[in-house]
Amino acid sequence: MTNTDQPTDQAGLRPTKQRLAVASALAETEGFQSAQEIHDLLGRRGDSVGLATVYRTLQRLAEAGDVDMMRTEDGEAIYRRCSDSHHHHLVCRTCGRTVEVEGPAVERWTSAMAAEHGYADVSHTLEIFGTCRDCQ
Amino acid sequence: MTNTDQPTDQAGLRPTKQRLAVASALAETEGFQSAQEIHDLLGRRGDSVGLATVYRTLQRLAEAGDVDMMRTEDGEAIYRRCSDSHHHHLVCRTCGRTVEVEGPAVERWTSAMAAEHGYADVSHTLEIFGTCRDCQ
DNA sequence: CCATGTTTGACAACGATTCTCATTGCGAGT
DNA sequence: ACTCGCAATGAGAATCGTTGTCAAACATGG
Repeated sequence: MTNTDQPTDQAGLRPTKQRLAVASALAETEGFQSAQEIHDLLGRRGDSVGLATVYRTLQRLAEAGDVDMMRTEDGEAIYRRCSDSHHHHLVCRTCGRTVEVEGPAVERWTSAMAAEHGYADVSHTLEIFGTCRDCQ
Repeated sequence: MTNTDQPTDQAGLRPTKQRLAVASALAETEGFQSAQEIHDLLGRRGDSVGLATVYRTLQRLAEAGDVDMMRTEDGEAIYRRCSDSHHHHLVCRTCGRTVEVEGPAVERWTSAMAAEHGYADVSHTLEIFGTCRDCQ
């Protein structure tokens, strides 16, 4: 348990060909992609990487905070390169339209609440559901 | 579209024994439960209902807006009856210990945020994860 | 160049959810 | 009350994303 020396890109992992391939797939895409999509993309491109390896790598990167992971409506995990600020989703119950919102107040409140009860290493999820203008 | 005769509980569906059982399981529980938990609960209680039926019923209720559905961190779908009391959960990642917390500030913030984007009929879910004092 | 602990990949195992389809039962019409 | 049609059910198979297994391929420090 000696590390946290390797800072950015490769959360202290060996820079293997496969990991670099996954990283580059993430780097060259804007939005969220599923593990399988990344696996397919790499295969198509020639840098074939085992599916299990893609999953493992994405997990590591997510743990290390190098990528954001969220879930589609049907439970599939999707990833995108991080660095983006933490935000929440405002989702329309009817058409699914989503707006990303941020709120320092909420971040502060959750931390305070956790601290008050002695919880450390806090994270949270917040989803807001409503009916958007067009669906009312 | 003639209805609202069958008011609340049963979104216009036939009030079968099974659907009533699922509805009651939701009614008597505060928080979120997975389909399987509901299935188990009903089984234990004697009102055995097929697992597929539990899934189907929950889907219908969710579509009808009678229950809220969200996803756990590992992608499992969990449900709770709609318009639940306004409290949130502070969950220990390690031992699972849960504290219920309330926050008018958050309620206000989510409403404001929704209003700002033109969303009506707002609800939200907030879960805080951390490591509790005993598990640190 | 060698030893050693990592990482990989093919495939099996898993768990949640959905599908299939024969059977059941609600409820409208007579 | 009796019957008929169609929605609803349940048991198990089928899907699908994801994780586990384990021997073989590797990277890195000595």
